Amino acid sequence: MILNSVSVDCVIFGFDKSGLKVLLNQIDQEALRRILPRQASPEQIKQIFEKHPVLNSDIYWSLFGGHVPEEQDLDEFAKTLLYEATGLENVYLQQIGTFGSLSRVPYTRVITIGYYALINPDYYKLKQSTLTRSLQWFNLNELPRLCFDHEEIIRQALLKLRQEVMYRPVGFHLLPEKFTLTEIQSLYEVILNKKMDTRNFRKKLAKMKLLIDSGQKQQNVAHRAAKLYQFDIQVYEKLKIEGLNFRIE
Amino acid sequence: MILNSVSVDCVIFGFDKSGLKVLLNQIDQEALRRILPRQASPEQIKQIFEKHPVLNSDIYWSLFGGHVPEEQDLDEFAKTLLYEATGLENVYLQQIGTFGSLSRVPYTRVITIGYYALINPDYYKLKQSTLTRSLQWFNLNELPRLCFDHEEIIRQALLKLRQEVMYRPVGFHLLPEKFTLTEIQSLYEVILNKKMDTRNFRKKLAKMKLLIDSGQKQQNVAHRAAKLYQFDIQVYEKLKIEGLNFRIE
DNA sequence: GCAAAAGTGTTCGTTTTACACCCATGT
DNA sequence: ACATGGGTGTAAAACGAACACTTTTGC
Repeated sequence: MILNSVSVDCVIFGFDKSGLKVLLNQIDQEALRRILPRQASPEQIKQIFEKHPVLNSDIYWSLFGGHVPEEQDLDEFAKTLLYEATGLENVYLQQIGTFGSLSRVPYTRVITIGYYALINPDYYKLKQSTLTRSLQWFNLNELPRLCFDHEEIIRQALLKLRQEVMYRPVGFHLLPEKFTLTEIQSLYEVILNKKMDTRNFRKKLAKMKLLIDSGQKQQNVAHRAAKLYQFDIQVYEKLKIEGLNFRIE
Repeated sequence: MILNSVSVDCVIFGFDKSGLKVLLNQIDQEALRRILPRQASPEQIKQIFEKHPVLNSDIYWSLFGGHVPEEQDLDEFAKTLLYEATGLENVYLQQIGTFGSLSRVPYTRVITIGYYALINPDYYKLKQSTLTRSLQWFNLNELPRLCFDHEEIIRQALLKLRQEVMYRPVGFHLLPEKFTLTEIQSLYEVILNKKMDTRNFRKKLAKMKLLIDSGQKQQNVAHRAAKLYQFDIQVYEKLKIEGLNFRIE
């Protein structure tokens, strides 16, 4: 049994040099019909399609979501969804908030709980889910047409991520295991949408003592190779609880 | 029609010199029966009571909550609940998060969206709701027995309030229209559970330019009367968006 | 006059900001 | 040798923390 009036939607964030991205799911009309209320008659479905032009265009996209099973914890279900969409486990996952406006889904009443996930680019090679026709990363500035209020959910997810990243060391989940200082800086710049001073940024990082020098360097770059760092899990756990005692801004 | 599997619960915070409080609702077993699933048989209800000893004690308490009507926006419904419980409108109300563990309510599956409200003590004279047998303010350190996971919801509400109060000027909603600097300081001390230095605290406040001197003073106090301040709504709106550019800590 | 809380400045160490040049690597 | 990004220090200003005494009022 599923709870017809409750769904979960996951905003999956990724990061690379071209910026911050979200992973979206292209749905065709058939998939949409599966999302829409099972009690709807063909006539009602026809009306829904007519009233909502986005549903008639050939290509549109959605977050990864689904109705909550009656016999599964909410947070568990969010993890399950993420696993089905990406094949990944142990991903950083946070609740954004709950979206419950009457008109957010046409015709039927569905309250959705939004989550966001941060994906390490080492794992970009995602398994293709059986549930989804096609997966694609979109730059946050170039989102395609999205169904329902999914654009709003992404906007809220980004606001939440911004808050989070300033006070807790979570941004690191978007980086590969070993990364350069320039990569972190660029991550913060993209998320906070703000240029920062390299020397001052590095001083702040150094004070945190969160990073350890892996001893390795970049390979095959057409310039001086940067050192690769990892983060210190003990310090990470401490900072996750205490918060960063300074703001990165 | 209501959504059987979705409820809202409101944590109502108040503040006076004795500290931070929550408004709770005493429920008797009859009221509880109304909360429990309508589809439950008398035999099942008997089992629920046996398994959950708290339900058998004469006195226990709950947050203000209810199942979401199918035809009402979630946020609207939270406001309605608050109005029914307190008679107040235009109260500061924020979503805390959604609680969806399988076992949070015995026997039936209910996901609840938590909200917290900040009440100005000028309005403590609450109208008695028809729905509630009795209302009472409880100090946060002396909470009574609470049903379901309501204690956890209150704990989360407090954490959220702490976050909020450090970076946004929302704490003021807990104060009367005109208040003294000592009252604000004591508000921050109670919420953050931390003593602060009066001179340094006042310097920070002054820098914000959020307060305006009302020209009035306390009356009938057995010591030097303190100035009463109000807050400047224009500056408040600005700070609510930008955040406090410093942390009160 | 005394009890109780209001109100107020300075010093010192730390943090933040602004700013420019040399270094290592691949082509 | 040049293009590309990597890496580093200093000085001035702002901020945060610690700290104690005088003022006003009611009794």
